[in-house]
Amino acid sequence: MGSRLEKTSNSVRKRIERHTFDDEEGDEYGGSKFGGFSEYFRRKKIKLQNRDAARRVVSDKPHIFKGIVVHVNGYTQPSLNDIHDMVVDYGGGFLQYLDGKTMVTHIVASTLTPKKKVEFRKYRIVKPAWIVDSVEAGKLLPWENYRVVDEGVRQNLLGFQEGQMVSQTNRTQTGYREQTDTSWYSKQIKNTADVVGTESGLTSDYQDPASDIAVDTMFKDSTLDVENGEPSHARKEDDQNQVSFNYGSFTSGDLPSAIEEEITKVYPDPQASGLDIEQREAILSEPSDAQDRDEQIAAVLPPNLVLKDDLQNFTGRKLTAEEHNAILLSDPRIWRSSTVNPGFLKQYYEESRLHHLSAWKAELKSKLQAYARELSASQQARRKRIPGSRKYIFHVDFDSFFVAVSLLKHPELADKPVVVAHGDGPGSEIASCNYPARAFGVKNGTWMKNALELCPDLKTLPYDFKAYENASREFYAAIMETGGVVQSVSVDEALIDLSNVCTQMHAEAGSDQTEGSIDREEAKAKEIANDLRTKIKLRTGCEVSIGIGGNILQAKVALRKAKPAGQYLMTTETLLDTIGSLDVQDLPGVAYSMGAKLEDIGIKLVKDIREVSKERLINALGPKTGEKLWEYARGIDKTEVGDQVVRKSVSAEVNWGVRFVTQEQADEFIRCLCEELEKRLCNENVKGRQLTMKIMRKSLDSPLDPPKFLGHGKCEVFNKSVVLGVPTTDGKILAKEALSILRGYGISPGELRGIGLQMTKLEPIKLVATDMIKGQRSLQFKTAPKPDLRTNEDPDEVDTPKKPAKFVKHPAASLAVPTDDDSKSNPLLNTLGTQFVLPSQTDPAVLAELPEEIRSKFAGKSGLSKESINQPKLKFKRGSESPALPPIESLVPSASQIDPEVLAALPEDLRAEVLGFHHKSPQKPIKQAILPQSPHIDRTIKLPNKPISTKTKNSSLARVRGRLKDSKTSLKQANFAKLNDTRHGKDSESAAETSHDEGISAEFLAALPEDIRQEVLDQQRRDRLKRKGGLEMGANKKRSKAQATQQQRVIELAPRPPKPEFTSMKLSTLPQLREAITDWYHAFEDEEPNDKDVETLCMYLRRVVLEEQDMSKAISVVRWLLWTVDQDDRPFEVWQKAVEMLKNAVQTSVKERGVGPVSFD
DNA sequence: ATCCTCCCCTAC
DNA sequence: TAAGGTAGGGGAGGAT
Ligand SMILES: Nc1ccn([C@H]2C[C@H](O)[C@@H](COP(=O)(O)OP(=O)(O)OP(=O)(O)O)O2)c(=O)n1
Ligand SMILES: [Mg+2]
Repeated sequence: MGSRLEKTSNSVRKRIERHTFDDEEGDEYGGSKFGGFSEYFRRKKIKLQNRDAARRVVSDKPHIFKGIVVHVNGYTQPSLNDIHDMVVDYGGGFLQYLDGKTMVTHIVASTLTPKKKVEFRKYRIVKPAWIVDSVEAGKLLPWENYRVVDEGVRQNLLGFQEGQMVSQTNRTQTGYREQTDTSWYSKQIKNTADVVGTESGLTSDYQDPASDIAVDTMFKDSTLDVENGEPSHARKEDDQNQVSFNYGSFTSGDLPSAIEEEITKVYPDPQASGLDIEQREAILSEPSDAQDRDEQIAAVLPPNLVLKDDLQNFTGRKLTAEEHNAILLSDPRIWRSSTVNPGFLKQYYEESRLHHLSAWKAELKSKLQAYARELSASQQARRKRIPGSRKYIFHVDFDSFFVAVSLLKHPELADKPVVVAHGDGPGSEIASCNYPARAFGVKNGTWMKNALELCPDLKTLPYDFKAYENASREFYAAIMETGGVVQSVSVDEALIDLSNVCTQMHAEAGSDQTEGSIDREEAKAKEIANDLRTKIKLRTGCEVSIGIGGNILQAKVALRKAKPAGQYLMTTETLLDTIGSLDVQDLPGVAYSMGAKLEDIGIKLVKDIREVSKERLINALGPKTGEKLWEYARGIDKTEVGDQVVRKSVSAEVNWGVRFVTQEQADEFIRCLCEELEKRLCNENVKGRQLTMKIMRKSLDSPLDPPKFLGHGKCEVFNKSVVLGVPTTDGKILAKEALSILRGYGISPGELRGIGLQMTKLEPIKLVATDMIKGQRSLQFKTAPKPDLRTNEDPDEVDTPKKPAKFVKHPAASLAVPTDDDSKSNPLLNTLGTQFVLPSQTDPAVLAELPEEIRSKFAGKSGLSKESINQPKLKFKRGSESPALPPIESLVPSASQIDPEVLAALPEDLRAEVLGFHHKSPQKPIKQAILPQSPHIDRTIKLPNKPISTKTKNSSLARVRGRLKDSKTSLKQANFAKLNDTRHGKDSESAAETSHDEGISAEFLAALPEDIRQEVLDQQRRDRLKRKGGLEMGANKKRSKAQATQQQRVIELAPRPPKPEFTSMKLSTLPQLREAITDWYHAFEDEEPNDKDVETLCMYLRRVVLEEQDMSKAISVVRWLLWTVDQDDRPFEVWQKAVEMLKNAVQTSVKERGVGPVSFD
């Protein structure tokens, strides 16, 4: 460290941090929720610092970074781009994403957060100054001097993180999920409680958990202990949390079995831990009967153990997530609000504003599109515009919609700061705030706590969804009456293309397109707008504003100026100035993340975009985005109002109120969600062929009670998709798949925080002829029949698959758990119980023999010779066979050692392939294509649904290599087409003809200032050339020199020698297995196996356990692994930990089958 | 090149 | 207390 630059950056960073927490980053919406806290950081830093310091050297540099591959994490002092340039210029490699495979030699990060610590623990994490200083020194400086140690979050971690394994957290660059709560809500905490904030980096002098625990404490205080009148409980628990943090998610796995047994006593039977449906309903229907209810609820908790500390004292440890939830849910009000309530979904969706918004939007879209379709069917081609004529697009939008409507019933508050929210509690989200409230800085989406700080006098009104619907109905009715082409944007917002109406009067007036005609058109437009506003105001009592422009973008920008309660017509004269002085984030599609990227390249205002070449934009943002922004900056937007689009997905998700005690509760909830999804599919008249499940699991370092009441808090998100053999709507089938997926992750039910299900690859359902009615002129909030049913002949019998057979055919079936109740196991053991997802019926006698058997086997070949250690690494052939890939979420030290995201990404096909199933025929009856699945077993025996390509089994290495090769995908300069091309060779008039429906109109071009116009024309010419040239020249030739160099370098970068792939090993016998692992393991030489490697091993082990059902082999492997740890003098911490976890997992799995604990000693 | 999958991001 | 949903655009990387 110590470079000037770095010092600067430090101080800058600190300033930023201080700044951050003191004031801005005002609301959840922009600041954390969607943008992500790190984005915020990044842009702040970048702003203040000089890219200049990291000025890029262009000429031929020494390859000082040869062999180095860096990944930049979070927002860094020299920006990501600059670091990238430097590294690449000086011969290093750059990896855009970290995917758990180790290609990266170093991670560059300025700031660290707790979260990713685990994830990056085995990387070398260095400060950006390492790069900068090395470049300045002209040689590679020792990275050790640049460890991210003295700043950022956890120094003390380094104490036990020696060698090359520096374990830290960085800010990830993306994803609100991670950042949302961490960043965001620690800030909240700091403000409300006398607790030190987390992310400021100031944090605890201890380690991550400490600060999180502080957070935990606070919320416990508010949600539990305060109510209990036992504030001390939380403290105790927190302390314990702190102590035990490092064991993260393996909790019970780490427990001595004695304790586990104790726990088992506490929860003798998971069934007993939850109320059955009837009980719940009883509670629901008779909330007043406290006596009954309490009795029933008592069933949730062990007798005499109602308080948290009781349970803690009893068990002598911190509570599990399940226990925590059990206590939480023992409050009937909370129980009712959470997902364990059978009536949850209905209630939730009734109250969720975001759900309403989405539902309304979909409905409106559907109706309007149906209407448009009908219209164009009857009177064809009426939408043709006169070539070269001006366009008039209206963007109409209610002012503070929810508040405005809700205020109708509280007119006395109209000029006070008012918001609409569910309540006044700190975590209540403000759906809408009126303009007086905005004056205080309140925004839509702000949490109440923050809003109240900004404006203590804030008045809160309740939602009135029905009224919003009615207002919207009137709104759209009025809009339809304008006679324009209408496109719904949302319930309170629509686009109208009134070009025809506005220009039509030319004919009548008998004039052509002269100066005067423009005035008349604009006058007409203003008049229409005025009428429309008046009409809507009359009909709804609420104000709308209208922006008018020559395209959608302009209309939107105009709308900004129009608000509130006004209208604004954007003229070509004012356009560029107006739009140019906007912040980039005011452009549609640009929010926090894009804004940060733009700031990276020095762009803050829209006009700044004009200073940057399109190539640079495309380079930084991607082809589409780059081009779009380039155009936006010049007022160009080719999108047309009223384009027809086909729905591509149907989904349902819930990320609030998700709290489970038992697996069965979670399963039941998922079944409900599947039912809901089925309804939605049917409403849309579609079937889906692919199901994607989204699972949010509490982050390991996040408190059991997040800041928001029943919110999801900071989470890990897993997505997994399954392609079904046959499209379906059947909720039962979906449930089966979903449960299967969930089970595969082995997530402890108490840690679930969100569940989502999405169907894609939609196909229309054959419609009965009578269903094809539509086209009411007035838009009712009532579902319209489905659009196009383009064929789908089909034997429809596959449609609704019969109930699955009760039996399973796969060999493994005999091992399956007989019932469909997979909550038989103790909930507290669930984490582990699902790890290996073993049938519980395995012959105990056999298992009992295991230890000995192992011993003998193991004894036979015990140990490794040094020779074998030094053996040349095996090259495992890729593509021969893939291992089973059951998610091993809980098997592994979870996030701490294995990147769950990677797991989530593993295609299920692989698993099937390994099992030896090969896809037969996709059109197989579903009964065969999708086996009935009992919760525990079926997952591993499911038939593949589609052909499995060998490509799928790409190895981690292949992926990394491919990525390097591919990186910088070229400027696939646009397929946008002919319009620009054609236009140019011709005179503007004919050009306009060809471009009337998509391109930049000649009229518009002509109106641009000369310099801008020239620029547009030049760019079009360049695009054209590029496209043409692309066919003849290599892609590189089209690139700027710097870019070409970059790419070249990246391509040239030689990846480290490949590691053998454990995944492709065949190991039917124990010696083979051991040997394979040996080779694999020792291929690492001085480098510790990384998460991915360990994961691979875990998967293999799982396979042994799950599929081969060979516990003895598994145990043997574990014993051997332990031995390697013992023998190996290399300080492989990750490895050690992983082995430890594996041991626990195997142990649990064995025990789960009724066999006593296994000794590995 | 072009496709597909798996995300992230954005909007309301 | 509180109701943090949902669809589509598009980028990165890999397969074809
Ligand atoms: N984070 C958000 C954003 C919006 N909405 C809802 C409430 C808003 O009233 C409605 C319309 O959103 P707008 O973006 O149009 O915001 P408003 O209409 O409230 O204000 P304005 O349009 O005047 O900016 O959508 C919400 O629930 N949550
Ligand atoms: Mg509005």
